[in-house]
Amino acid sequence: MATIYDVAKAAGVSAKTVSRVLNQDAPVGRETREKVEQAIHALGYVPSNAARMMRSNRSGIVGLITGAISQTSDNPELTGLPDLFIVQGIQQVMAAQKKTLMIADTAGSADNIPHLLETFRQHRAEGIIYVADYHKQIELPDTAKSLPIVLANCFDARATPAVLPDDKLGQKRLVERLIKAGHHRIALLRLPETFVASDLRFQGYCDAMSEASIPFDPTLVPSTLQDDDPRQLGQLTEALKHLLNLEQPPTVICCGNDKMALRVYGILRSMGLNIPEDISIAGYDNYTLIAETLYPALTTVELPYRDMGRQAAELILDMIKQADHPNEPALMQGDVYWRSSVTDFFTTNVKMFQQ
Amino acid sequence: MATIYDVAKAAGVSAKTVSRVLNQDAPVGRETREKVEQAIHALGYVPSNAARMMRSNRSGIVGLITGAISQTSDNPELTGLPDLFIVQGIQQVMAAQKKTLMIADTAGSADNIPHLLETFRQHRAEGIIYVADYHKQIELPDTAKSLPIVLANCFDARATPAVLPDDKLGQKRLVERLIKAGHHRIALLRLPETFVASDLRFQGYCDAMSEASIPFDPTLVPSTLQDDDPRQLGQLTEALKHLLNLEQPPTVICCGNDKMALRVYGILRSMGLNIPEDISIAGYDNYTLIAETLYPALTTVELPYRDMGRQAAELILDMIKQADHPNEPALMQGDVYWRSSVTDFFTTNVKMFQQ
DNA sequence: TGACTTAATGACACCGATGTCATGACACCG
DNA sequence: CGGTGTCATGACATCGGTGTCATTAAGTCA
Repeated sequence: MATIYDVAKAAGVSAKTVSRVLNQDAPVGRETREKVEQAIHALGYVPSNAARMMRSNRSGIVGLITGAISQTSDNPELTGLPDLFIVQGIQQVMAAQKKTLMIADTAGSADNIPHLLETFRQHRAEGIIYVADYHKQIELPDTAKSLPIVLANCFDARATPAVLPDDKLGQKRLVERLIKAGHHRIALLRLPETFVASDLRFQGYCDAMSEASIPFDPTLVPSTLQDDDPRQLGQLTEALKHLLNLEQPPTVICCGNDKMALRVYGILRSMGLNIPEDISIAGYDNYTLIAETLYPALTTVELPYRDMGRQAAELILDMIKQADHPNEPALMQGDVYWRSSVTDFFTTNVKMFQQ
Repeated sequence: MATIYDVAKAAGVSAKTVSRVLNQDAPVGRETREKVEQAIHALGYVPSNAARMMRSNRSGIVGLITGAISQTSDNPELTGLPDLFIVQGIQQVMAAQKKTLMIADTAGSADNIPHLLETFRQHRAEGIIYVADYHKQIELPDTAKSLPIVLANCFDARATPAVLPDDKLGQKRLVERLIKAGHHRIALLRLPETFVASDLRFQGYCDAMSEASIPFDPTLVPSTLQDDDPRQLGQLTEALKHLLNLEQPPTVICCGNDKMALRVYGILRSMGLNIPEDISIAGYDNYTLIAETLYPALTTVELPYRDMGRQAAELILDMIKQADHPNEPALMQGDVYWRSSVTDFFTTNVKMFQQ
């Protein structure tokens, strides 16, 4: 590999002059510049990041810890990898800022984190972003405190700067939209209680209902499911039967996430029910592979992963520049995606007149 | 940040001795070693990778180029991100070999690749793996030739070492298994012809049929679909109607991938058909989020992404060690996952007797 | 017991960039 | 015409490790 000295010799100038051409930090004569540029091109010279870094003590590297890549069967409930959109958002910002992103993976075990942090320190990473696979509380090892760090899709007890999805607001907006479409009997199939999002979304549901002056009916919110996969199909079937047999059954069922909605589609159809003619279904996550491919397409709420990634990236860059950091987690809003799995009574009526 | 000299001073030894303790490349007295280790711990010293790399000229970095992270709507047909499992496989091998993986993303545009290569060169990456989002032919810029490079899930015209899924064998095995389960009228809904896998799988289908002495019936393989999303639903419906209205309709339909199978579930059910009682469905990819969540669960063929990643990683490490490289792409086999979306006539009969 | 190996350690140069400072050639200004 | 400022360039030290070589003390063998 050619060095700056090789280039200097080939161009008949000093190394420092080559450096100046590369960094454009001091005037260089036109003729000289051209000679140097030719030599660089001829030798295929690329400056060594290592040598640069040594001198400047600035690595331009931001570390990213994730379980996303290796997340497999850790929690079968949510194995969808959509959280990689967070990484995408981060990547976008980093590329724009000419930072290098070094991605390390926990390989499914949090025990690896100290080792990953060690590697980042060796590379003199300037900051670290930790990305969780779903909204949860975590606890980082003490070793993590020496570097600026931002949590994405998770939070800890020490108020480490974090970027989170606004699950409460998202569910609230969805329910508001459902109400606006003429629904009053709105069921909610909650995620298992072990998920932080479960309670937040329940609160959002309650808020929307109470603001619309619809009294809370606990029979519309069956007890939460276990996160045990094989049993859940049976539990789901039970819960659905319960809802359908109510004296006033719901006109729409909000599912804990899109995957659950996919299951619900299957079960309801095996019962001979049509969606949305017999009952409407809504999901959560806007996991497009499911939501857009399902037939009919699924109304759902977006988890604003890309925005969260961008926000986390900007946050860590700020923290690197100035040791300043916010105390409150940033809550990111997701839009409601209205698709054909939910009947809009008003629109439907209009159509009836038209036909 | 503490340096090796700080540690040396604190321990009252020379820097070189500290280096020896770190690398264990020469004997160090027990007492001295302990002093040094204490000093390292007390100062929180972490050696600088940059300085190390400079001296040794070996970065330990392997570059990974992917569109996986930012792959969004480039090709809506296949937006599933499951190719990230390839990255996972690579990561596993690299972590075991203490190599650092530097992931860069094309952000959806191949134009960025030269720039990414430049960055890798700056970091003195020892080799590069290019991961494609689905089995396809690509063409790398000439700049790429100076470094060992391995293609995963793609190939080029220059016989660059590559690791590919064995689509032909996979489809063949699936069809063989279907035949073994008593199916003779086997339909195939091909992927759009623009996909390499479309033709390979068709060949696998033909091979299995001919080896079982079942004559090829072109009416069972409707013309391939366009990859234009909105129209496809209509095309799929057409194709399905065509198949169902045949004099001898198929007993099972092989879909181009699991996503197509998900669509087919929806369409067939809206026609009032039950799976698998009225007709069996098989997919391809073993995209578990769909295959295992669908009701009934989907019989499909695995795309051996993790294995491909591991293979690609081992290949690049070999190439880094010795400039040796294979000429033929490595074809990775995927297993058939037999689930309840396909009737096994023999098993079913047994059950009938049992009941 | 002298020659020779091995353990344990340090001094010093070097990897490849860049910051600092010095130098020479002009141009401009009063 | 001498002083001052800008342009263009190079010499040299430096960042933080490690390879090479030298040195001393202790142990081994013939």
